[in-house]
Amino acid sequence: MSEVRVRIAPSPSGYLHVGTARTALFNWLFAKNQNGKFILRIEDTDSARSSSEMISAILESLQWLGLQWDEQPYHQSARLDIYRDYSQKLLKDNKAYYCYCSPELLDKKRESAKQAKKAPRYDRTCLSLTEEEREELNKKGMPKAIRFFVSLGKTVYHDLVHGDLEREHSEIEDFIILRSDGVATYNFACVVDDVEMRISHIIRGDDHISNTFKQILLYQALGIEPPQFAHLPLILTKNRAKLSKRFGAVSVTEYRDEGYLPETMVNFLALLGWAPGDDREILPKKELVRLFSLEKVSSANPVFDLEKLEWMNGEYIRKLNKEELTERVIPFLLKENLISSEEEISGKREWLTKVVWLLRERCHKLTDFVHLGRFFFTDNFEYDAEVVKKQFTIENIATHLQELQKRWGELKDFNKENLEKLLRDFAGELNIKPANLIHPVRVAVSGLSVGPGLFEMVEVLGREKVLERITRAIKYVNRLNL
RNA sequence: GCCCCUAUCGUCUAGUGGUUAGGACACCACUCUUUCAAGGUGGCGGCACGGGUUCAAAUCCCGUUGGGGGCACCA
Repeated sequence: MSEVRVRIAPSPSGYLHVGTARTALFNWLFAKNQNGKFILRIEDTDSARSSSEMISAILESLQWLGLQWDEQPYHQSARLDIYRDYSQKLLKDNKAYYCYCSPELLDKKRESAKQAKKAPRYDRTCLSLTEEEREELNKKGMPKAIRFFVSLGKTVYHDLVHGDLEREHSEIEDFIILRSDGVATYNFACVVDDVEMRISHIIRGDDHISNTFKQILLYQALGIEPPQFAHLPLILTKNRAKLSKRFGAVSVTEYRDEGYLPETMVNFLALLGWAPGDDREILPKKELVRLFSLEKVSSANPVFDLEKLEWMNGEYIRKLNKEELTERVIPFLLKENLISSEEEISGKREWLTKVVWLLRERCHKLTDFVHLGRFFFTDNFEYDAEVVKKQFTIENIATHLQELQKRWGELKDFNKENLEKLLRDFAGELNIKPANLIHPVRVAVSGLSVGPGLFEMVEVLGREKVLERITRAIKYVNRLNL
């Protein structure tokens, strides 16, 4: 059996879309599973809509996901001559012909066909041009495109996801393969490249099913056996609409910036339209590679479920060890200016690790560490209004805080065991529930009603900060009572 | 308008003629507990509809409906 070669062919008109990312992943998984090659091809023939910034952003996203491509990336913009050569061959073999119709005229015809509720197909005006007529038009310098001649018949192919698919050629118009500016159109460049790059399996979105028939006709016209095709159903939003900006994040970079881990994205995307067959869902990349097969790809459109993605990210966050997790949280703290520079971190590394570890069970995204853990890094936080109402209005709370502050201040070892024992003893003396001290102190030191266990939190925060913050809270309570 | 794809809990899915239709997310309850999480236990909830084929249909066939995609000198 010949070598498995697949490709991902993004067009650099935007960031890497999650849909494209999933297609890339399925290609990559298939390649790895089959011991094949994963090729990257940039489809930038539309120079107006392509940019080099987007190209590097896309490469970066693919690498972030760990979808490393084999061989050098190919750029279609550098291969325009190849497409022209191929188009000449089709012309010579009478499989294609020059078309002098202007885009404006074609638009008009399409429009009136639509009005007449008829299928908008090219009327083959230029197919019947005589040699002399063509000479005449050429002499006048009329721009000409090249159209592929679609013969009568029917094309059938076996899709690896959808099974046998067929299409009448009467449904396909003579499509343009080379624009009048000499640049190949998508369908043509795609086929030429897939031929040249010896692509064995084309795995792409469902939206290309109708292109597949055109492309198979091109393969046949070139006398080349077409590759295998597998079309993946498109990802939808929860309203079963196309994944668009309105839905929220659509590019991989946005998920990265929100604090999703690449391993989460890979696992989650893999499960969108594919399942291993058993009940496992948390699957490391290695397992995905081992288990992946196109036969198991579902043929119906999956919905992108953000809640499940969050859950899964939490699972992956909790899989990381102290050091790894801290490493990943640091960029987010830096971005929010909660820690200053790499140098300063290195001194605080041990403390930082403790903070991260305290928060980790409550975090689903790396950005959660910033929001839930803010008070560890700065005094600049407000008390949650609702909680103030409840906790700072407890009877004699200012007095209690004062006494607790005094006792905690005199503690020899400021550790969680001592802190807890002291607080509970004090509550006993006062004959109140420990919770009636614990919660107000929580608000005092963090401003929040939620968070890690109070005593470990206070220990990590340190004596100085804690006493300071209790003072601040007492003042606040006294002001409340005025 | 024409062509194509598609249909199991709200969502992701397992299931390939005979299952009490399984799992996960979400949701609810209970539990643990200083809060919130995390964890544990339990629960709610599904074969779109109508015809066939068959002893037997979620599973095969046809239609309807719903959803998605495509019909460019975009990719």
